[in-house]
Amino acid sequence: MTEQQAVLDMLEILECGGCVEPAHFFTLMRRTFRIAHLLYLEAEPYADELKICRLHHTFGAYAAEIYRSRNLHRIDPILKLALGGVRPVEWTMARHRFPDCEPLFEAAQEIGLSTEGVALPLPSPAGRMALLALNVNMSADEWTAYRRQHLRDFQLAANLFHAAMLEHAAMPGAFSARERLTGRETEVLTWAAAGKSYWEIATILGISERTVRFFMTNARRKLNVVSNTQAVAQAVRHALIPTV
Amino acid sequence: MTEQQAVLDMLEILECGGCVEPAHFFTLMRRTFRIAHLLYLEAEPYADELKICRLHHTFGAYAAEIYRSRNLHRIDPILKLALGGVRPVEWTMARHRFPDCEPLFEAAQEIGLSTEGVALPLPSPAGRMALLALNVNMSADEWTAYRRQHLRDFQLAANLFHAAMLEHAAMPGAFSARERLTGRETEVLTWAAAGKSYWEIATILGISERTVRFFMTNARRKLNVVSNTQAVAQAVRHALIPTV
DNA sequence: ATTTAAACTGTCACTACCGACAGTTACGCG
DNA sequence: CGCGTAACTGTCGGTAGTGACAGTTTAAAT
Repeated sequence: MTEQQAVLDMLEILECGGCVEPAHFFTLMRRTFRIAHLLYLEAEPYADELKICRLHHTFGAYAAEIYRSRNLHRIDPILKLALGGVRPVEWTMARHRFPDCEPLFEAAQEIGLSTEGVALPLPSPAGRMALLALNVNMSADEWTAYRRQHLRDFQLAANLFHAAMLEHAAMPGAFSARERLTGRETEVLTWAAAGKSYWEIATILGISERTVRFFMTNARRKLNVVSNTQAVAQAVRHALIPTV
Repeated sequence: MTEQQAVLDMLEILECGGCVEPAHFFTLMRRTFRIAHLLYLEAEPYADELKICRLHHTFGAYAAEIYRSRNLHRIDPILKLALGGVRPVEWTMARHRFPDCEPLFEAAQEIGLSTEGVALPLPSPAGRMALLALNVNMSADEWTAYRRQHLRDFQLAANLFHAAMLEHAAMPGAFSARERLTGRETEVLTWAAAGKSYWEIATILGISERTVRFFMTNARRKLNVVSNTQAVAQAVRHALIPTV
């Protein structure tokens, strides 16, 4: 059971947060499993459109260009199913359920990619969605057996990597590099997000109302916003204040 | 590897959607793994409170009563960590990081429950959070080894069961069932989150300032909040308004 | 020992927000 | 047609938030 051991070791590395670079994670996954390609996508559903927040993959620039130029995202059933649900999405299953998506799989074969794989939906706090898609280079029967054995590993690995991505980039460049909020500023914002007035926050924190205003003003300045409402919106979006 | 086989079989059952009853799932889990008790909780972060949407567990009525009557939810670090993050939460880890939570673990020992276990956060679409907590009856060392081997199984099982729960019930008391925001209410909230005043929003939308207030008041009522700031915080958390 | 940052406070004047009063208009559905 | 729902508007009075004025204190880092 050397393979089993390798898998468990890898999962342990991930759980200890030892892997935040997508490239590193992809390498680790390809070394541990018989995976041909990986893709990690984080997006926000906006109306019926998708706003892509993060995208990392190993398919290469050529494949990406094909995908983009032919507007394959419009017909990609894997995107639709994985970002809209919470269950693993089997590529061939998606293919059969959506006859319109053939151009996608034709394009894959055209550039020599396998059409076997699975996509794992990864819901995030704050309504964002992500997915990790795994592409394998094996026969259908082989894949069925391999998948049965390793889906649990894929799922845990995907969850842990996703967690690392969320924690890591909770404060994307702009905020971490720019002025960070102090403890009090965060506290005051948190209570404001809970609907408390200055007077209430002052009472809760045991300080004067003026001081609450002081922290709030500093927070507004640091976040570069004009109102408490906007500040809280920003803070929630960037996970600067706790959800619960 | 009979145990391995049993695990894989169970996961397959779950993936085929063959288990939507919590009681059934719990039985299946306890038969397959060396798990003493399970708890599944689905909640919405609501202001500074938690609104519990669904709760199923095997701890029994007595334990539940103890938990409720002593207000242990206020100090439960597992709730806090699992509903606020995306990583598995080890019970002993949580215990060490939050010294205030001793009464919780004392109560557990008092009624003969083990204090070893793990809680798996399960984010759902639409900003809701859930968790599956697993309680085991083994020594710390035993648990460490067992956990290492089976965390991946727990995670996949939790995800699949959670998926079944989401697909199955029509969310009693959730946002979808509760009053939904209308188009204008969403628009007004969106602009408020962008820091616009009533007057500005009125100008942007080409309506009167009073009407903006009208929509905002309706939104506050529907979201059950007391200020625009809190409304925007909720809306962002629940992905009711688009991210800028 | 000086600098830096965080935490803290007071007052004035203005603007924005918010609840409660009481409506009108337009559209779809049974 | 009546019913429900979404969109829309006016006015009053009180409370909450915001900017600009001008500070003190404490603790850690250089």
